[in-house]
Amino acid sequence: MIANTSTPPPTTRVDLAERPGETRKQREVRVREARILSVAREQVLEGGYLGLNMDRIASEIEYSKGTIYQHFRNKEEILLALTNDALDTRLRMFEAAAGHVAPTRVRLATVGAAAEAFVEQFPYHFKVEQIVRAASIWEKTSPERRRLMESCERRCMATVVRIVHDALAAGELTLDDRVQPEEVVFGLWSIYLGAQIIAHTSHALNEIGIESAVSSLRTNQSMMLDGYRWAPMSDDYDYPFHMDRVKQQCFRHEQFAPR
Amino acid sequence: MIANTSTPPPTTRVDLAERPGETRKQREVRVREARILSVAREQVLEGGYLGLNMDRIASEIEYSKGTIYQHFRNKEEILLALTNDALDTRLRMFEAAAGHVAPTRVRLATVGAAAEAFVEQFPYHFKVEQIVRAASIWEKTSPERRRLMESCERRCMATVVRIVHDALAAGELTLDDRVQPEEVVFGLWSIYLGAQIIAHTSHALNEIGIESAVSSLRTNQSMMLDGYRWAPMSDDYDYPFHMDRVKQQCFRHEQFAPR
DNA sequence: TCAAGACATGACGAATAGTCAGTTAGGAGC
DNA sequence: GCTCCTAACTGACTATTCGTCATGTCTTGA
Repeated sequence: MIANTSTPPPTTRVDLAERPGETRKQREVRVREARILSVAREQVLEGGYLGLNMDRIASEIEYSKGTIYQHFRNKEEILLALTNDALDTRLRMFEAAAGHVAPTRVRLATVGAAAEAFVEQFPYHFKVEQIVRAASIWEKTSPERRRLMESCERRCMATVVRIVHDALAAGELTLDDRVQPEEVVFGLWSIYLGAQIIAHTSHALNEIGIESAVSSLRTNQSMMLDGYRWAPMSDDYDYPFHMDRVKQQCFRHEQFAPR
Repeated sequence: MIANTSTPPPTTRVDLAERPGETRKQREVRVREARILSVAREQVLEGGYLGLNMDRIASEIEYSKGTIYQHFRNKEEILLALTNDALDTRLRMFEAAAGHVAPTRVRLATVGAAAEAFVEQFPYHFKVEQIVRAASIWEKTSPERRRLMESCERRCMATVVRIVHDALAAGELTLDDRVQPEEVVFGLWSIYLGAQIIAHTSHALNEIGIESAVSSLRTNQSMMLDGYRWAPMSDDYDYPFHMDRVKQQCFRHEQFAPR
């Protein structure tokens, strides 16, 4: 961030439209930051962490390297900014999904559809998130950005936890005393994350015997919720059909794209 | 690999014990390779991909850098060798687990215990695997090592697929026509991988509301298998107790350590 | 003992992250 | 329209580190 232009906290959601009461300078800064991230995202998508090259970013946005370092303290900050964009995008998709009026398990399936749509529409987001999780880049980044990321993660979790609570209240789900609502969400999170990572990183998935990772994921997730006896059970409701429809109707457009 | 000493294919399982019919030279090479990997593993554990430093490896094993490059074509090959060790270790643990004589779902729980023991005993293995999955290092590595890795993954999968087939044969599990045995394994793999990644990379897990990731993972995995109606159901068998016992009795010692 | 090949060495080239002294541009004051 | 001033921009430079290769050293067999 430029030090003396009193920018808002480092969210990287940058709106390119004019903003009232903003100097030309401030707008330039905002737009340039967006361009840096846009170029960076492409590079990461192509070549991962090593593909992200400060000199190349500089030449592509036609500013000098020093200018980039006025926006981001180092390479890792750029990665974390990209990750924050990703998490923010997903959070908005989840919140839109969770707001649908339907039985709790159907709402949950809608969130599942959002999760599917997220990786399909924004594969670079997913990839960046993986890189940040694996590489030891946390130490080099600013606490503000880290906190932003954690808060995003917590809110994402909370969105789903709320559905579990609603299900308990509605009597559509009953939990053993020893099992917390958060643990159910942990299970869903695990299975989605794991399946998507395998699908993206395991070479020759169909050699292993998996034709469609998405459909397998749906089956397994359904089996888990059936195990919890969350009504309506998968025999009584066509969740795959619902998910396909929701994905087409609500998550089709790029309305959730970060910029 | 040293080019002209006709070493076996590049498995990195190096046994330090004397081998019959081996020249002193060959043994030196073998031992040195093991030391390189051992030092490398520590560095990766400390600082991830960026923590792995060829010069530092050289100084620590007290050989020159050029010598390291006679063993491994580049940095990525070292990482992949470490990953192969990891996968190999896990495979041996899985095969030991799957061989136990018990009802199929209990055998599966034993494999689950092996998976838990693996990450607990060899956290560096797990970390290295994550790094290799996330970073784009595949292009730089030799096809032999990649094939070795894929074969390890396939055999790991096959070990569990076999249990599903046995369950079907024994009538302890019935699958819908549209669901393949491999898909069940994909579900288990997903949930374990996802949960372990979250547990290792999500800062402040208990802030999110998860006290014990292991116990939550067990619950969710059990719910999934209950959803499949794989007998004996979790109400009729104390799987957590079994897993704890197996972990203590069979996977306690470092008998599966790679070297 | 010596020749020849195998192996080890570390200085070097190349790539790239991050810095900073110097330059530029644009707004304020007159 | 001129001058001054400062924020912002620039790119040459340093530091780090991967990977190479010409050179040196050791081993082996005759």
